[in-house]
Amino acid sequence: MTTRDDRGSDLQRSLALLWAGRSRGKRGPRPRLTAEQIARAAIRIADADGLEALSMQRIASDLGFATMSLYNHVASKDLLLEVMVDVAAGKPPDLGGASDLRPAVRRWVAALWAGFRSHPWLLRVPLDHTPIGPNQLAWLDRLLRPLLGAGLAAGEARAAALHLTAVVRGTAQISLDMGSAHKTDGGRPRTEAELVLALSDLVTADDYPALAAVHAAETADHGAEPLGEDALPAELAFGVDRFLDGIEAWTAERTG
Amino acid sequence: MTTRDDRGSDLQRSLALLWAGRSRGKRGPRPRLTAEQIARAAIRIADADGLEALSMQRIASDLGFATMSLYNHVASKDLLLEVMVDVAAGKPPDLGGASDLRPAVRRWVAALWAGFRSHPWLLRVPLDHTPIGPNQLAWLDRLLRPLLGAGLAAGEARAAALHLTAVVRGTAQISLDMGSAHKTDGGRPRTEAELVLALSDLVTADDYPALAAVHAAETADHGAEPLGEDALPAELAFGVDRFLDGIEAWTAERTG
DNA sequence: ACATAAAAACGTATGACATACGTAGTTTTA
DNA sequence: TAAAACTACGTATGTCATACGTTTTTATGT
Repeated sequence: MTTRDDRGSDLQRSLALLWAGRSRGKRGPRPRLTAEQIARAAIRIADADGLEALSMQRIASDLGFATMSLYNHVASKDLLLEVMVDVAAGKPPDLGGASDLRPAVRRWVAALWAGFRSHPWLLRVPLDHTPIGPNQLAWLDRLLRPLLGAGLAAGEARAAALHLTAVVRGTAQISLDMGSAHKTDGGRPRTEAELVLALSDLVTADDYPALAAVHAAETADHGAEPLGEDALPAELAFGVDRFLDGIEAWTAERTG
Repeated sequence: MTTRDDRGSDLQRSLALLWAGRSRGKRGPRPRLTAEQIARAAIRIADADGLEALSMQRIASDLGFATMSLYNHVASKDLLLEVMVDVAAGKPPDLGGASDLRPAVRRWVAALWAGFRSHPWLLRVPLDHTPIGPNQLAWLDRLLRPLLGAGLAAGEARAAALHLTAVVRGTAQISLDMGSAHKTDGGRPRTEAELVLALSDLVTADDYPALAAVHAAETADHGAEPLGEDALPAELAFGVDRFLDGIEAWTAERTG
C-alpha cells in the first residue's frame, strides 16, 4: 500500500497539489525532490523543446533521478500537466485600479498573449475541465474586475471574460502555435510562407471569391506591421477593440 | 523502395491527399482500401470514443485490415488527422446571399459551434499550420463574404474572421470540450458540478473578490437557460452580439 | 503474349512511452 | 527501540507509431 493507491478522487489530488501549502510533517526519508521542482523542470523542457519532448524519463534524467521516483510526488503525467499550466500562468498582471475599461482589458489581453508567446505548449495541453488552479482563477478575477466596474451584470461579465479568454487563446492557437516545435520535414522546416505559396494555386477566385479577394488585397499593401515585440498583433487588436466598442455601447445604453 | 520513401515535401503529400481527385491509373493490385475510407472510420472512432481511443491498430481492426496496410494510403497518423479535420468540417453552411451581416454571422457561428459539438475531438487535434483543407478554406470564405459585404476592408475582414473563429474555438474548448471523453476517476465520472462545489471553498471573496461576486450572483438567479439543442449558448451569443455591435458601428462610421 | 516493375496487404520487429509493482533503505512516531 | 510510513530505484508490462521485408497482384512496355 503505497501512497499512490490510497487515491481519493483525482480531483482532490489535483486541488491539493495546486493549492496546498505543502503539509510536510510525515515520516519517511526527507524528500530530495518536490512536486514544484518537477513542474519547473517540466516547464523548462516544454519551453525549450515543446510538449512532445516532455516525457517522464526526460524530466527524471534532467533532474538526475530515476524515472519512477517522480511518481512519489506527482500522481500522473496528466496531473503534472495541470500543475505546469498553473505554474506557467503565474500571477496575473496588475491592471491599475483605474476604472477605465479599455486600457485595463487591453493590458490583460496583451499579458495573456505574451504568456502564450513565451509558453506555446500551453496551447497544446488538453483542457479537461474548468480552470481550477489558483493562478488561473486569479487571472480570471483580474479580468472580471474592470468588467464589473464598467457596469456589466454578473452574467454579462462572465460572458465577456469568457469571450476575451477564448479570443486570445483561439487566436494564439491559430496564428502562433504553429511557430513552436515545428515539425521539420525531411530536414527543411516548413514555413508558413511556403504553405501560403503552395496554396495560392489552389485558392481560385472561382471557388473562393472572398478569400481570393482578401488575399489579393493583402499582398498588395503589405507595408504595415511595425508591431513591438510584446504589443498586440494587429489582427488581435482589431477584434478586441471592436468588442470593447460593443461593450461600451452596451453599458452606455444601460446606465444612460 | 516503397511509396513511403519517395516522399516529396510532407506538405505536398498533405495537399495532394486533401485536394487531389484521386489519380488512380497506377499499377499494383486494385486497392481494397482508400484514404477516405480510413478517414471515415477514424472519425467514427473519434466521435464515439474520443481522440485518445484512436489508434492505427483500432482503425485497421475496425476495417478488417492489418495495421500496416493503412500506411499504403496514409503517410502518417498526423497526416490522417489533418484529413480527418477537413472531412469532419464538411461543407460550410449556406448563409443566404442576403447582405445582412448580423444574421449571417450568427448562422455561421452557430454552425461552427454545432460542428464542435458533434465532433469534440476537433478541439484536441493539435494545429500545426494554417488551415489548408478545401473545406476549411470554404468555411473561411463563407464567413468573409458577409464581412466584406458589410464594408470592411480586406485586412479588417481577415481580422474579424480570425476573431470569430477564435471565439468559437476557444469558447468550445473552455466550456464544451471537457464533456467529451471524460476521464473517469476510479469509476465515478467527475462532473463539472462536483468541481465547482469543491472550488467554492477555495474561492474566497478575500482572494478573488470579483470572481466570488459573480459566482454569488450566478447561483442566485440561475433560472434562465431555455436554449434549444443547436442554438447558441447564451455565453457565446452575448460576446458575438457585442462584437457585431462594434463592427456595425465601425462600418457605419466609415461609410457614413 | 510476356516479362517487369510498381504498388497492396501483411507480419514481424523496434524503440518510445506511461506506469504497475516489488525491494531496500530512511526517518519519524509510538 | 520497533514499527510504520514514505523515499528512491529497477524491472516489467502493455500500448503505440512506424520501419522493413515478403508475398501477391496488376498495368505497362516489349
